[in-house]
Amino acid sequence: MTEKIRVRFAPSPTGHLHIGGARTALFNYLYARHNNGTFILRIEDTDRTRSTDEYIEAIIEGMKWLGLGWDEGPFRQTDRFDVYRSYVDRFIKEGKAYYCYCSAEELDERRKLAMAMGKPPKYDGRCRDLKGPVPGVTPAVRFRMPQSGQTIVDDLIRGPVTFDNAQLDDLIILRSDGTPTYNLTVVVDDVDMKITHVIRGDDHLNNTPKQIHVYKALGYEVPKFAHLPMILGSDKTRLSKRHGATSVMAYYEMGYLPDALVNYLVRLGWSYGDQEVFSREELVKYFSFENVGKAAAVFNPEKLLWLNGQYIINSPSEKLAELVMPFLIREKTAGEGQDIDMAWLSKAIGTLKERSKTLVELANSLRYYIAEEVEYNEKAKEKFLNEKSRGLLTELKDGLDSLPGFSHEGLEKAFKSVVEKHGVKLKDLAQPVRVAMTGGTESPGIFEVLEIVGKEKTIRRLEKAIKACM
RNA sequence: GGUCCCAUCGUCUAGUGGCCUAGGACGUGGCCCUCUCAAGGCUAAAACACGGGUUCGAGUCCCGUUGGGACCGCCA
Repeated sequence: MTEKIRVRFAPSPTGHLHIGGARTALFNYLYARHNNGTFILRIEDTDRTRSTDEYIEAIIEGMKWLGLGWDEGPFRQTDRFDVYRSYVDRFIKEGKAYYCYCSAEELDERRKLAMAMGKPPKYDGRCRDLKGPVPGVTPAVRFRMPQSGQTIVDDLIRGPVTFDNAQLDDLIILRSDGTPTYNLTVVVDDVDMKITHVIRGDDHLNNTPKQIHVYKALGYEVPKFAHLPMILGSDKTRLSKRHGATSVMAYYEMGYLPDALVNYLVRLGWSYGDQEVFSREELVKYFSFENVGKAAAVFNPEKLLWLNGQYIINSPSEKLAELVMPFLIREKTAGEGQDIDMAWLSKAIGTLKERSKTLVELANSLRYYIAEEVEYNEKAKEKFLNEKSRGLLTELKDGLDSLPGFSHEGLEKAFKSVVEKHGVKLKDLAQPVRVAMTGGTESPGIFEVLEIVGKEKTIRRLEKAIKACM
């Protein structure tokens, strides 16, 4: 047996868990589960000016909602500053790092100048071989990169990628304020946490050769790397707010099911033949980097919406009844403390499942089942509640009134008798009734609607509709 | 600008040298089903970026061009 696989998701808490981060987390999760490995959550909060506890909570909330459970952590890098400091001291002693007295402003200026002159904006290494300290300046610490030779990143998705060491920049590993930077902490932590596979976004590929040298300086074996292709917006630029919702929890708010989002996200870059819909078990079973593509993918909200509809259709109505409750209240379909019979609600949802792409839609459609009265859509009212339908509705109402029960069968008979007597088609009666019952022209089968609304409310709504006929 | 990555329908993708007359899915159009709307079924339009090689044979391998993206921070 080879060593146990250990992977990590390492977000920085400078924002909510977004679509791209969630996909990275998902691939880490799937890889760990597939291999019976360990999935670690690590918060990279070394940038103290931008990291907040609120965002840490938000990221955790998003992970939990998506059902991406981790095995160790969450660890916070701010809890480990002394560890990083000791490695910096060691590097300096060993000559692997040095103090840099250049100010951020100077560096910035030189970088801009180099860019303007069409030169690579690389640190010029002027503090590399400084003999003594510069008085009155608190230095940062830079890591000494090799100046010649090549570094090969052997990527699980892209294969070997070669970089010339000559273009590697001496990284700052300790800021002048004494805090460590990402390029140091990420390596130290991956070593300390015995990470075997670093699975992250494509945007980190160019940093990888530099990090490899830090691993080597530490005297550790470098982990395996897998750089995932980016997720793009519709205009093929990096996904951002401009393209619509990017925060994972925004999809909760919009009534998406976590499993649908996960299913959508996994298919951005990964495939398994022609299969589109996967259970969590299938995902874990089938996941492999062999089937991960190299090209960036455009986020397509329409397909996500379709998938969500599929997940709603295939969810048990009882489960949907639980899930829809907060939306019922938010959409004011039901009152805060309103007592709703869950068995009845499940039955109602059963008729609406295949017509709802989100829980928000479902909650809104439920309105005509739950509310006391319905409001008519003006156009629908004009078209179907008229002189002609008044007679039909009146007759139907009488027929239903005298019905012993209110079963689907009885209802169908009552409708049939009216329809036959007047020599009209079922739709000539069904549509006016539909408007009377729901206020609009679209709904589940009319017999189902009546059955769920119940006799008493049905009669009342018919009476109101008859009065509205003109 | 430098470095690195990428390139099949509008979008997500199958394709690992002959099974490709390039398949599936979303979306779009049509038809069927039908009390409306959906769901479902059938169906249509829709792609190998371009140019060179290699090979008996190239979407698949190589090179170049073009196009897109990422990185080049005392951010991560």
